Amino acid sequence: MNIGEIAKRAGVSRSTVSYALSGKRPVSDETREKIQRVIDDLGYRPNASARALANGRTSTIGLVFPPAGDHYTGMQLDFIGSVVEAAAAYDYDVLLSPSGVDSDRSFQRLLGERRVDGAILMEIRLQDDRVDHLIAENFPAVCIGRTAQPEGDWWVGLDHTALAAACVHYLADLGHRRIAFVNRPERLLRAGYESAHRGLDGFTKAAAERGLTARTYDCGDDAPSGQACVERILHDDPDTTALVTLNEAALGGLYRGLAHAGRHVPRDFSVTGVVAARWAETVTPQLTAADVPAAQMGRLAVELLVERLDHPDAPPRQQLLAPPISLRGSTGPAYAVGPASPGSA
Amino acid sequence: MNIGEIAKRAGVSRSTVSYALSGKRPVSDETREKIQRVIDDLGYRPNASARALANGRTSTIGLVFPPAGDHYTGMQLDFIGSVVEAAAAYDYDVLLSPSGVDSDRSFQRLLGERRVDGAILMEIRLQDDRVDHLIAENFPAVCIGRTAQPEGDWWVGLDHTALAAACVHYLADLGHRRIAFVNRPERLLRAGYESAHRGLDGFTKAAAERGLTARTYDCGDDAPSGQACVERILHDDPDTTALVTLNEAALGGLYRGLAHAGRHVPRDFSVTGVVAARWAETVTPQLTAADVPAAQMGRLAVELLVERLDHPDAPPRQQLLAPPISLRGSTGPAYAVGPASPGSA
DNA sequence: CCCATCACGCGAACCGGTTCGACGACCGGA
DNA sequence: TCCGGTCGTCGAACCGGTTCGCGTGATGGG
Repeated sequence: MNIGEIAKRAGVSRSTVSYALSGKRPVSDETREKIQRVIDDLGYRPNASARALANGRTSTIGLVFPPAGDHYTGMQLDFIGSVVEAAAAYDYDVLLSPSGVDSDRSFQRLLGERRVDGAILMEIRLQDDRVDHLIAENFPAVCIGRTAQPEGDWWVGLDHTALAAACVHYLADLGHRRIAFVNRPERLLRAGYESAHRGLDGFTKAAAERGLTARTYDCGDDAPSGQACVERILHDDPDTTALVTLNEAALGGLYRGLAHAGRHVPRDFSVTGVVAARWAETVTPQLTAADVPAAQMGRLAVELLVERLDHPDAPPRQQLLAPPISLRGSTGPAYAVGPASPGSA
Repeated sequence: MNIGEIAKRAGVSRSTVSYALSGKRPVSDETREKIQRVIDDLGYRPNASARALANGRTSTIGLVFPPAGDHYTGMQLDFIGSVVEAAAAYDYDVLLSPSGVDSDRSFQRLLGERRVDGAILMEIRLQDDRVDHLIAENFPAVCIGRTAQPEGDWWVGLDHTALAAACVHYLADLGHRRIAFVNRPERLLRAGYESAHRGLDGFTKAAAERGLTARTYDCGDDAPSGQACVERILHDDPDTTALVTLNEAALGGLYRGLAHAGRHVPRDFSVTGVVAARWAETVTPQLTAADVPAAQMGRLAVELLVERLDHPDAPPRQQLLAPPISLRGSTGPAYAVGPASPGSA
């Protein structure tokens, strides 16, 4: 069922069939209809590999996701879903590539073997050899997140620094003086994950600026780790009255840890952070948080990539998002707790 | 940077390079090393489209996911992740296809245009035209889930009937007499989703068998819907003492609804169901549930598909899983509550 | 009436691999 | 010395599209 077969049955040449389909050259109404009838009869569809070979475009974009491998967070699901849908709207397929265990290998598959026209990278690190590599090759790619030197690159990112700082200021305004930061796992921090680093920076600086007592913690991407993390926090400083987190997978565990410690949210303890709305709403009380607009970011990334593919020489474009904090029920004014606090301020 | 270039620089013919790479015909050590050196120098990788065109295999499998479009649940993420990783182990890439808005179109893209060698389907319906279509075409596919007549097909599935029944029996053994079932959204039920239907069946039959008073509810795939659903349940029958759910996205909302109604889990009210462990652990108290082994199912689906691809005439294989109920903290013995109960039994 | 123009369609080359048949060199045995 | 068989390599055809240059018949203006 190839184009030659169609041509034969329609009594025309292969090239005429091709032109009738692509419209790149005029074809008389009569022949076009004749061809179309044959195509409809046989249910013909042009072979994607042959087309890709001939015109050098695969109509596929690669989605390179976490070197994390073991654990996926809900945010990533939203990214994937929105990227796939946005890509479909532009007639692109999405090829998933785990840069997991053997990141080079799958990278070579995507780029070296020309399986994709362009790529979207998730889970960016401040120093990211994947990004360096792509820039060096001038390969059309868009990052979800940005490296330490993001100037000349294409990306859509979240201003984690500002968002974490906003959370701190919000808590400080409520009167909290002793707060904690619950970050992603140490492994990711060591690897240089940008959200973990920029969030930590924003938190630390804002806390210093407001003269708060602040501690920072790493926490595994799961509920039990979150619970354990709260135990550490309250052990290290029982007077802590609030926490900020980027770790949505640990959120349920954080709440459980607080409940077990007898801290009522938000009466005794406030929780906030940077989390996708869907997940902020699963906990009780619902989390006051800067909502990660994951779906929007995925869509934007595709739009940028399509622009880059259509205009290979276009100047780099970026989108830095900083969603506002959505007020829900997990934060409240700080009250003096325990014997140590009255003396402060 | 194509095979001809390599051949020229190594001073051999294109076919010799091809054989040196594939090993399908003997090549002298000397020539092979010479070729390999050139390849390493230039960083050559064979073009995937050309190769696919020539040998008819794309080394790509399609992952067809939900017509749900708007909402993704955590389970799906686990499926996707495990499928991608398992596929990578067999040297397959994964092409994501949203059978969302326009299921036919993307289906045609995958199969008609020969973008993939085989496919894995998620979110199966009891009557599923996608599956019928694939079977009719004898296209190599494996379903995660099964249709109403699954005999001759390839699939890995979860025994939702048995699992939902096991939850009912477990609750009945604890003394619960009035229970509710929280299903997926009505839209999915109407569409014929197998998990929703088989789960509902198992629940209903087991409840009848045990002589329980049982009500069933549809519930949106999000926390607010879960909360509203609990309100409906307690409004319809305030003496309800337990619920069974398949709806992991609503889980957090179910807990919130119970908390707002003043029901303490598990003292006043037991909750159980069929939910992936990761999500069962995010709520407090952690959910006693049959853990959906999503990662295992994804892996199995890939293994079955690879077998089917390697042996086109192999007889269909299936895997029906029925994980045991993991005891956590969300269930307990039933006590007489409210004025209406004492008369029962 | 003749030639320039145009619309339409054809054939061939090409994209970059794989694979098959053939061929020359070299070997050992008769 | 000649012959048969292996081993290693080559050239050509093929996979199924796209695209370029050209030919042809119809059309119309001078």
